[in-house]
Amino acid sequence: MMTSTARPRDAAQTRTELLRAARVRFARDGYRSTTVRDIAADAGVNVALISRYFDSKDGLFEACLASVGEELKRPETEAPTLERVARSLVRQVTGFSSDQMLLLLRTSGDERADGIRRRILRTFAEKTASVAGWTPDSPDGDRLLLRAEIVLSAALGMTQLRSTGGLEPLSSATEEELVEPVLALLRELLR
Amino acid sequence: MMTSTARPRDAAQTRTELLRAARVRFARDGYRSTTVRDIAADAGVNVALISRYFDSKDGLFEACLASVGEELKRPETEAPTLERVARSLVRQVTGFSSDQMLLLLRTSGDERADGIRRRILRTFAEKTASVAGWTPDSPDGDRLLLRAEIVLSAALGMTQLRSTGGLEPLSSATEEELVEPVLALLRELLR
DNA sequence: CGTCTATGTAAACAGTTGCTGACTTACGCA
DNA sequence: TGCGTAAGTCAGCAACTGTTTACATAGACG
Repeated sequence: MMTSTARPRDAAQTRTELLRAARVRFARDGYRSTTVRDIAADAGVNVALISRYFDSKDGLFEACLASVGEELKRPETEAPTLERVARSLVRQVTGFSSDQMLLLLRTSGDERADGIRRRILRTFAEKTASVAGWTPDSPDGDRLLLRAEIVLSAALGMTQLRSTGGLEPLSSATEEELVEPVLALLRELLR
Repeated sequence: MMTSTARPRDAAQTRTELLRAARVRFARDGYRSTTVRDIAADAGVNVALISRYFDSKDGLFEACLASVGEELKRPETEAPTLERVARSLVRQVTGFSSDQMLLLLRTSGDERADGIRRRILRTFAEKTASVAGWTPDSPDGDRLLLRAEIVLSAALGMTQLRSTGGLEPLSSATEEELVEPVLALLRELLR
């Protein structure tokens, strides 16, 4: 007997489904705790297809990071102000796309994947620093960049503390409740 | 042939050695990536002794968290000021005891261990909030506690970003270089 | 319709992991 | 000195994990 909703064979769709399931698992449970069988089951797909489409578990992880990199690379539609950056950061922390944040903290031990991760973090930090006037060769640029990286640290830390849950009031705080203190933090560090 | 430095049999010493090795490994590599054989080798001890002294890998992890809890519970010798808290936080982030910070972000999936971890985080947050006048039943206490948890998030995030390395200038920043921005952060959020 | 290939499946393999049970050995004590 | 027990060793089991290999089949195309 076939399942009533047997998907037609579609390599692209299968690949996408695997990527989606992997991002969730890797973000939530980390690289080591996630098994390829978990991912395949979530995607409703046979395990062997991971090797076929991504070479290896490491390759799949790398693809996850790359996809995060793409999404984060989208250019801004509006001029970034402190308020907008704060709002955007808080959305990353609280939104369903907090997967992206968590993935940036995960490591597989693979050198290539870790290189990608570092590059994304660097870009993220530079983008954040730029609202305070940072440019690739501004004098005293390291001071601003350091502060931007501290802001990033806070965002990543908040995301992780929220994800493991149970630390109130942070874990249940809404977007609205977080914007105010985060904005205060940005004002202090990036002005 | 015996090794030239055969330690005399000493259960307490062996237990301590295992705990020390486990804290380093769990903090640096996470729970899942660490094998009991790794820990035993680091401690220069037979694997089976982990089961004997800590019941299981989970038991050992739990003991690691508990030991962190003990160390963090030591009462202050001086009245906590913003400056002292900043200095203390930065030392936790940069010092060799950054193990403690990282462990608070690690999870084994075990319910008991996770309960311990949560309790430590909560105590840490309350201690931080108290320098801003927070008490268990102060009016508007949640607002202060939330801000303290954001500070904690920043410290934890910084520790983790530094540990995976490669995000400059944060990764190579000295204690001195970090105190200034962290103090600024505290002033804004906890005053 | 027949065939050929991309897509998907199932089973198994080799390595790893946490844990255990039977064994040996050092050390305190009578 | 001899002995009992705590401390430590050793080999192996059973389950799990990433990956591969051989096989099945849907669907496009002549």
